[in-house]
Amino acid sequence: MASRSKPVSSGNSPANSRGKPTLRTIADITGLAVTTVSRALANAPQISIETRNRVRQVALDIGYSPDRAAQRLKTGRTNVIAVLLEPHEEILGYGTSVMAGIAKALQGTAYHLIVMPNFLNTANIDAINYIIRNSMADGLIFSRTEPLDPRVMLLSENGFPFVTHGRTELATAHPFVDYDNFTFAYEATRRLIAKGRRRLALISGPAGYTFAGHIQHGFMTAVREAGCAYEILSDIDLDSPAGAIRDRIRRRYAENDPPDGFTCGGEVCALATITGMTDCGLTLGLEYDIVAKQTSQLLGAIQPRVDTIYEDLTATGEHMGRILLRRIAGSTDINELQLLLNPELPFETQPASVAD
Amino acid sequence: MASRSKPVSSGNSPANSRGKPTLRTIADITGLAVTTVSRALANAPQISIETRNRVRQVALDIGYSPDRAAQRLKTGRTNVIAVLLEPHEEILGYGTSVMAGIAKALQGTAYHLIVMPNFLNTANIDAINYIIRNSMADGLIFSRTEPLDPRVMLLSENGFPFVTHGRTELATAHPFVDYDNFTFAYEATRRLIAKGRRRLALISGPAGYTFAGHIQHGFMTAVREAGCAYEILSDIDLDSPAGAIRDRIRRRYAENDPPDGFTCGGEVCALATITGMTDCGLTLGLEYDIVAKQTSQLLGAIQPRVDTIYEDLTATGEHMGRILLRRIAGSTDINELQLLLNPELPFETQPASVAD
DNA sequence: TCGTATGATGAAAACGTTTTAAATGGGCGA
DNA sequence: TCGCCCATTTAAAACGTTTTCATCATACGA
Repeated sequence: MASRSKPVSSGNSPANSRGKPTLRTIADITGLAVTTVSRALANAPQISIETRNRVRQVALDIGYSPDRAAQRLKTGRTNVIAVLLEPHEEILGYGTSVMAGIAKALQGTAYHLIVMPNFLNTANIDAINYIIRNSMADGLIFSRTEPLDPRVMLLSENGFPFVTHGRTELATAHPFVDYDNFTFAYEATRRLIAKGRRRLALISGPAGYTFAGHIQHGFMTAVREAGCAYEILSDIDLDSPAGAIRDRIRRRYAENDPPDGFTCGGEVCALATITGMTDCGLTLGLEYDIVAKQTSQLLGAIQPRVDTIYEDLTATGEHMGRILLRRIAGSTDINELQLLLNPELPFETQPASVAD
Repeated sequence: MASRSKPVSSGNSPANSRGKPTLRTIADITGLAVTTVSRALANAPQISIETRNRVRQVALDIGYSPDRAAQRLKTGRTNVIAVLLEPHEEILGYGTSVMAGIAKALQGTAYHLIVMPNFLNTANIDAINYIIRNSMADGLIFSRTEPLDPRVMLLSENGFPFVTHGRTELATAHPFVDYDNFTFAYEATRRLIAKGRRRLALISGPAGYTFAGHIQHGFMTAVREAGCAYEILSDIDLDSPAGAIRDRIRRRYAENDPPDGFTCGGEVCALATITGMTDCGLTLGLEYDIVAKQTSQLLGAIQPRVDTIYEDLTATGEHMGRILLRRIAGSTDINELQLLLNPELPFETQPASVAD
C-alpha cells in the first residue's frame, strides 16, 4: 500500500521524467491502470467502449505516441523495414524512386524505412545475415536477383520476411515484384522491326542477373520470329559507364554490318548509344532507331525520338512495400505476394494496387 | 536466496528465450554478474583488464550483439540518423548519392540511417516536428535550405542536432555542409567568357533556396566584371522537367539576341539546353557553349563537349554524416561543424576529411 | 590488530511497453 | 440467499539494457 499509491489524476502533470507523455501519464489523468490504458489504445474488446474512447481522447489531447523502443523490446517486433541499397542504384535515381515508393506504402503504418548500403561490392549476403541474426528489421527489400540467389535462399531458410525486386528460379516460391522484362524486350524489339530495322543489337543487363536473361530471351524471341540479323553487344551492359558504351558503339560501327536498331535496357545506355552513333555521323530516326526502357522523365524530353517503354519504379517500390507488409502480417498466399508488372498497363490498373 | 540463484555457468546454454544471446547469457557463461558484463563490454576502467578481455572473448564467441531496443529504452538515445528525402531528389540519384555518403560516415558506428520521405510538397516542418517530439532520431540531415529556413529555426530552438546541405542567413550559426555555388557559377561563367561568349544566360536553382541566390550572385559577378550581356532565364529552373527547359530554350532562341553561352546548375538542364539548341540547328562548341555543374558521370560521357565543374555528392553526404556525429557527441565548436566545399579541390584534400 | 582506502564486482531499480494471471463487482439463475 | 459467470479492470512480471548504490575482499598505514 505504501508503495506508489495512485496519484489519482494529478491534474495537469503532462509527462514523465524525460518530458514525454507515456501510458503512465494517461493512466494518472484518467485514473485507470496502465494495463487498461494500453489495452484501450490497442482497441481491445474487453475494455468498455466508453473507456476506450476516453483514453483515446486523452491520448490525443496530450499528444501521446507510444515509445517505439519499449514496444520493440517487449514484443520483439522492430517495426522497421530495411532496404538494401546497391551501388548501381546511384544512377538515375533508381534507389530513390524505389524508396519513395516503399515509403509511400509504409505511410500511416508503424513501420520505418532504414537503408543499409552495400559498400563491399560483394553479394550482400553478409549484410543479410547480420540483419537476420540481430533481428534488425521485420522485413527486407532488395533488388537484382540472380536465378539461384543465395540471399533468397538464406532468407527463405530462416523464414525471414522479404520481397525482392526481380524473380529467381528457385524451387521454393517467394514474394517478389518484377517487371516483365521479357515482354519489354520482345515488344521493344518488335517495334524496331516494325520500323523496318533488320540488323538489331541488344544492350542487356549485367550477366548473372535474372532480369538480364529475361531481356535477352525477349529480344531473341522477337528477332528469331522475324528472322533478323542480331547480336548482343559484348563487353558492355546497362551498368557500364556511359563512356564505355559510347566507345563500344563506335568500335562496333567501324566493323562489318553495323546494327541499325538498338534495344536498350536503360536510359543512360540509350543516350550513350546515341552519342556513339552521332559521333559516327548517323542520325537517330534516319539511319537507325532505338527503343529503350524508360524509368524517368529524362529521356522523353531529351530525345523524343527515342521510342520508350516505361517502367514505374516508384510503383514498384509501393507494391513491394505493400506485399512485404502482407507477408509480415502472416500471409502465405503466394498469389498476393507475387506481382509481375506489365509494361503496358499504367500503375492504377495493376491488380495489387486495388487489392487493399 | 531462493530467488534465482546463479546457474553458475550453465555450460553450453547459448541463448535466451528468444534465441538471441544477451548480457545474461554471457553472465551465465562467465559466472559474472550482468552488471559486470555490461561494464566490461563498455570498457569501463573499473573492471579488471582480464575480466574485460574474457567477457569480450565470450561475447565474440557466442556472437553477442546488444539489443538496440533495450539500449534505446534505457538510455533514451535512438542511435538513429534520419534523412529527409525530398521529391526533387529523385532525379539523377541526388538522394542516393548523398545517402550512400552518409551511410559511409555512419559505417562502424552504432547509428542507422532511416529515410523520411516528404510526400506533402510542403516545407517539411511537420515531419521535423514529429521527429523531435517523438524523439525518433538522434540527429537529422536535410537539404535545400532557405535563407530564413523555418526548419533550421525549429531545430535550433529545440537544440536538436542536425546538419543541412546548404547554408542559411540566420543569425545563429548551425552545422552545415555546402558547396561553394558562388564560386561554381563565377568560374563557370568566366570559362564561357574565356571561350569568347558574350551573351550569357543562367539556369539557376528554384527561387527561394539559398543556393540559387549564390549561383546567381556568382553569375552576376562574372558577367558584370566582363561587361557582357546577360540574362537569367525566367520561368524555368534546375527542377523544371527537361521538356520544359528545352521548350524554353527554343522560345528564347526565336527572340532577339539569343544567348551564346549557358551556365547550367545541373546535368539534366544542360542536356535539355543542348536539345533545345540542337532543335534550332545550333551546335555545341560552335555557335554556343555550356558550362554545367556535374554530379554524376552521365554528362561527361554523353556530351564531352559540355564543360563541367564537379560536385561530389557522396563526399557531401559523408561530411554531413561525420559532422552530425560530432554534433551529437556534443561538439559546439562551429569550426568543425561547418564546411564549405570548394569546387576545385577533389575530395581527398578537403579539410574535414582528414580531421578524423 | 584495527580501521580504512582501494579495486573489483554485484544487486536492484529503472526505462515504457505488453501480457499473463488475478481481482472486483454486479447480475442472474436456482 | 448463495454461488457462479460475465464484463471490466488491475497487479505484476517480463523484455535487455544501463546506472546507482552497495558489497566484498584485499592491502595498507598506523
